[in-house]
Amino acid sequence: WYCSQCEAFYTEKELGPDKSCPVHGTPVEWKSEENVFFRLSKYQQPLLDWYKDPASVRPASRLNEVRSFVEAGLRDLSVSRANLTWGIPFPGKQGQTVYVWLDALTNYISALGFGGQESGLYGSFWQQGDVRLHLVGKDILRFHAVYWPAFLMSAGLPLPTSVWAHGWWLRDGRKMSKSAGNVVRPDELIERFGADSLRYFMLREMVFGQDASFSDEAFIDRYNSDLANDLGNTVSRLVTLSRRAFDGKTPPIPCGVNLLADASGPAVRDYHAAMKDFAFQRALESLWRLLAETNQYIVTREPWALIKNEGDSDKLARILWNGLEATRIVATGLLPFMPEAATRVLAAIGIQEPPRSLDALQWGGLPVSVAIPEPKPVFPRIDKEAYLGSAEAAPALAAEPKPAKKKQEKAPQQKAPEKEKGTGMIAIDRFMETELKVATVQAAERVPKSDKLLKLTVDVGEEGGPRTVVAGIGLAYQPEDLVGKQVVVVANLQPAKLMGIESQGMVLAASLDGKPVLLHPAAEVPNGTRVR
RNA sequence: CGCGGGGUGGAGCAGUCUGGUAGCUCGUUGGGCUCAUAACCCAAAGGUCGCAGGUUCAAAUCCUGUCCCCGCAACCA
Repeated sequence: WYCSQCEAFYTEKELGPDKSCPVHGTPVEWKSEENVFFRLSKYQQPLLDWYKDPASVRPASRLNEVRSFVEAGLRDLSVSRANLTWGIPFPGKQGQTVYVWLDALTNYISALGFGGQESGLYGSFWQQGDVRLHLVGKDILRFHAVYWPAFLMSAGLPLPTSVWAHGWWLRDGRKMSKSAGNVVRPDELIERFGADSLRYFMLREMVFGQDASFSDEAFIDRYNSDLANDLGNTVSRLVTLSRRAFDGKTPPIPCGVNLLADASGPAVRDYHAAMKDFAFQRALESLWRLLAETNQYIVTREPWALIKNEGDSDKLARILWNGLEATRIVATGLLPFMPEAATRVLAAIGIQEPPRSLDALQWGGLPVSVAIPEPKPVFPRIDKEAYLGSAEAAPALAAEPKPAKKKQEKAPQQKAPEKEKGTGMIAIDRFMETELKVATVQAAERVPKSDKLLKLTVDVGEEGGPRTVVAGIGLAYQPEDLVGKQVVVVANLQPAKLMGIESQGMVLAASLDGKPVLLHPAAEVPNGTRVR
């Protein structure tokens, strides 16, 4: 069955009532067209064999999902459309156009020059590459973990070494959507706090592979405690001490054997292991452990007391060098996460050129007696109260109705409809465009398989007879309680299909935290009475 | 039987695949320090790991059942 508006085919099961399009509600037509099919069914077993490699699809929960999809049986896949005017013509098939996923996925290798002029890229990155990794959102996993490997098998080409599906960012625990008005605008956060701050938050807060939740409060807390307090402040105190004791330079004596050097070994090991496992959260944790040990080290050694008592002694030099060196290792490990901020940290401790390789995580890289600039906060603290308190100051954060910092009680997603610019007022004639009328409910029933939709038959006093109105009030009202009641309906609303039923109007109700409370006239009036 | 995610100290979350002293961040309380961005350090309080059975020497983890929450399908017209 084909809907010309969707330009898509549907199976019998997907159709709405009376053979209508599930999207548009319009009649569909039976159309048969010749398409090219990919014999996906043939690759069921080979795919299942591939999934025996735990690295094939990750994380494991996604592998299970994909496996059970394949085990349920694979149907051959239509990979062309007839009579499409745009797209890539199917080679050798007159009138057929390649359908999206086949050519889209193939981009992974055709972009490397596969099948074209020898550029060498395909050979080195795919054919002989050690790693052929796809990082994809969980919503397009099936295409990458089922269809794409099957295509490759069919072509006799190497499969991906791994397909990694990551999760979604939720907003305050809910899915972001424009209509709910809870979208986070990254550009404004970036402008205010820098891209690196946001990068850090996202990689630190999310368990890679699972969904995670963004909230303003969490972002600010992370920023202040991790970036400002731990990282920025540690750099700041060490640089100040070193400048004071050694004439504006890094300490003159390096040190190979000490507490911090011992601590850096395991931290770097954990870091590497976590990175290999795409556990970015844990990689950052291990760096922060080293940072915490650095602060402990500073406190126990009391370098500020040494400055007072002994001046620039060797002991002092080693202590400060160690602290700075540990910081250097942390900053180096941060380069993949926060390229810009990590570079600034390195510059602050006397390293102008950030290293190109993680070999620099080895203990001992800090140069001695090089000039270091006066410290400026790399991450200035955010005044949380002020930031959350003023909606103006927080344009990036689709603000809660109240500047409530506590538990935002789940405000229903009702946002004020478009206001006129400025005052938010509309002229009377604008209101009069809406035809509100009193009507009596003659019949009411639940819409099958729907939680909250009720199908109402209402008499609006019209000659054409009663209308059908679908209302989303099924959670608050029982159908039998509505029959005989008078309600207010919007009579000149464009009809719409809901669950396959045409709704010819809208019943007015107050919306209290998402719960509807119907409006009734205070006294019985004739059906069709205008409300104004 | 539509599909999926989740329920772990006050808050937010790891840990569950591969069973073995329940961990992290924030917050709270008390103390310390003064180099540093009201920061940093030490200590403490706080958990029957949703519930009920089962397997096991041993269960947050494995099995069975059950309750609750949240997305999507598929909907406030």
